[in-house]
Amino acid sequence: MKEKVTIYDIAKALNVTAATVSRALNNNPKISEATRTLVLETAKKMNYEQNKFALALKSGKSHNVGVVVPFVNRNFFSSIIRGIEEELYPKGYHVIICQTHEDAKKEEETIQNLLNAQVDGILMSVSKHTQNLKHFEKVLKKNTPLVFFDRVKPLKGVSSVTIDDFRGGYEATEHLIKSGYSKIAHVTVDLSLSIYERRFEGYREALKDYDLPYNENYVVKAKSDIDSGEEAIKQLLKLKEAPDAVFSSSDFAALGAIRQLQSLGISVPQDFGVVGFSNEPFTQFMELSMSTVDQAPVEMGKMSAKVFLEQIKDVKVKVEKKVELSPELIVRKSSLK
Amino acid sequence: MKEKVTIYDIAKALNVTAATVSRALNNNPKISEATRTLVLETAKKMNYEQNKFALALKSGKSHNVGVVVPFVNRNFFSSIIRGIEEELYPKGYHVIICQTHEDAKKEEETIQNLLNAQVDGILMSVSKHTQNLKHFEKVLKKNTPLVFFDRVKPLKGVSSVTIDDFRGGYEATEHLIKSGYSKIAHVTVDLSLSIYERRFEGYREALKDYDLPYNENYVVKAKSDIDSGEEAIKQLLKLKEAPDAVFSSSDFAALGAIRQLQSLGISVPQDFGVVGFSNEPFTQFMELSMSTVDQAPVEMGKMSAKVFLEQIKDVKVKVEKKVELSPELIVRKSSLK
DNA sequence: TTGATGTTTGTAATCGATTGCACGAATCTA
DNA sequence: TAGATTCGTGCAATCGATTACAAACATCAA
Repeated sequence: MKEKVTIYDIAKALNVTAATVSRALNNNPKISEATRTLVLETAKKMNYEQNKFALALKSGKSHNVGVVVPFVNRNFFSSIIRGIEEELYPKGYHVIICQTHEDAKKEEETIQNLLNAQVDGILMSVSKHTQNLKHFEKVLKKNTPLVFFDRVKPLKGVSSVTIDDFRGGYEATEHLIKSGYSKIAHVTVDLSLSIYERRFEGYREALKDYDLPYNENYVVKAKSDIDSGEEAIKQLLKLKEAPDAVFSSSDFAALGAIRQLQSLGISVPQDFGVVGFSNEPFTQFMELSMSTVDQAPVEMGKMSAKVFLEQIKDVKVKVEKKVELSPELIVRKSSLK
Repeated sequence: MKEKVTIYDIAKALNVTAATVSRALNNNPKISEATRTLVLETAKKMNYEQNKFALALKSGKSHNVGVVVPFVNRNFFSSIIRGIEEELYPKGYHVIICQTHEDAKKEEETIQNLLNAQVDGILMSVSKHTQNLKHFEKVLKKNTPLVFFDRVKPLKGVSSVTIDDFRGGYEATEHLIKSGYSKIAHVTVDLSLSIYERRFEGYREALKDYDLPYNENYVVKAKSDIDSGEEAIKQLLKLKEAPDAVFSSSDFAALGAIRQLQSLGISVPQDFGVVGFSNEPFTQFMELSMSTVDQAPVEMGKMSAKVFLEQIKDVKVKVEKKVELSPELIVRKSSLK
């Protein structure tokens, strides 16, 4: 029925040029008030809608940003996405979602794809297995703003938004100490990711500050899932001097730990304290609610978006901004003797 | 450093026309094999990348689809998004995410916005408060494929992907009956949304099929949260003849119910059976794991994407496809006497 | 040799919006 | 009143890729 209305149609209807219409629509100061209002009125009357493709072609800007995460249906990441969307939508940007499935190759491919789609920026959390950083350099070479959130890689010219994982690890451990536990173990995940390493460092620092010995055997590497947490606890309990508490860098592993402890008749938190990390929704829904560290993911998403918006402002000034948000220790039942 | 390479640059380098280059790149059959390979090689050598904006302007297709949900960080929706992304990404489509916050106005605005952005299709779940359907008609008038998932509105020309909520409600109730409960209540959410109404109908049908009386007082309206579930159970227990089981259309309300029951010393599942709906992740992580109905959200997302792809294929044939997936009853501890 | 057919490439318009430059008219200054 | 400014608008190029149509050339049959 209705064909698309262009500025040429409006121009024809008013006996002016498309240029005039364009200027009127863009509030160009060198247009008379009279024609401006006239154009605006007829534009409304004719149901004019700006063709974004033409604009994009001319300006080179798509008003889209790419967001790359391992999986979108992980609470942490979907909450970050929520924050990004809420911050960027009012500014006229759309958020394009991509998943890497923790696959380095897919990550490279995705980045290339987003560059092809000429997004105005890329916000992302790197995959676990990303080693090669060439694809990021492509992004920088194209002058496309790049912002890492949570999982970062050291790279000049890239801004990042993280939480203070060191402090998170420190506070979790400190809380266990103050709660009366003294032989505190640590379940870590993947030390090649800096977030887990920093949590580990926080753990060690807390031990040191409270004059507790650091015991290498108390540190177990696991995956971020329940089974792996169960295994980790089994291993820890086999030690001659078994620990009486654990700070886990993963909520899922912590859950596995709790389950295993309970099935062995060890009562949590009386005989064994547990603190997780991430504040996954399930941690508060358990009967024995789990203490954990909240990462403020929505806030992190919003902050990432803000950093992107700043970078977009002055393209010449390449600011490399490093924002570090504060984690929040959430004390629940699993660590309260 | 590197300016953008266009087909004109390639053309100049080879002393041919941009038209020839374009045809070669697009595998147009009316080009000689020799020049085709030549063009492809130099294109690679010069690092040519197609400008999607120009293509979009010419073709009117953006290769973007809009996905609109109430919130992205709700497991059900983020899993659907995951499915959509996984299905569409290999086909060269990008997924644009928008949230409505369950706000009808924001939904209208968002739809308009996506149309402006000239997405090739819109996949969505309507907000709770959507009554007016005008904005959807705009979409149809523009011939943009529209696919509803889960929460649908009756609208000619719109495809939909849902699960068989009736069957879900039926099976949940039937399971409670077969487990030995006989006075089964129902906590519903918002009967203006068809999904909840159908679950309610399934509940009634199961009662009828098993010759159990339908008691109006056994049906309580709640919101989809814990507090509301607690309230609902309190109300039910006040009845002269209190129920001994409940099928809740919401996992969250079911959790509230369980908590309230336990705090009153009523043991689940011995004295009271509970079945939820949605298979939220936390339901399996509780010590007293919750029986629930799985909605296969990732599958739903993939199916929605497939329906969209079919619609895109022949634009002339306006197929209105209604796909109904099967829910899966998941029996856990909360309903096993 | 002629004309028909087929293959390959070029020409130029098109998709809409933006913008530097130029031109005419109106206003101001001296 | 002549000349300088200012203001509003039009002209035309531009952003890259696609494609209908035309043109050039080669090939083949009669």
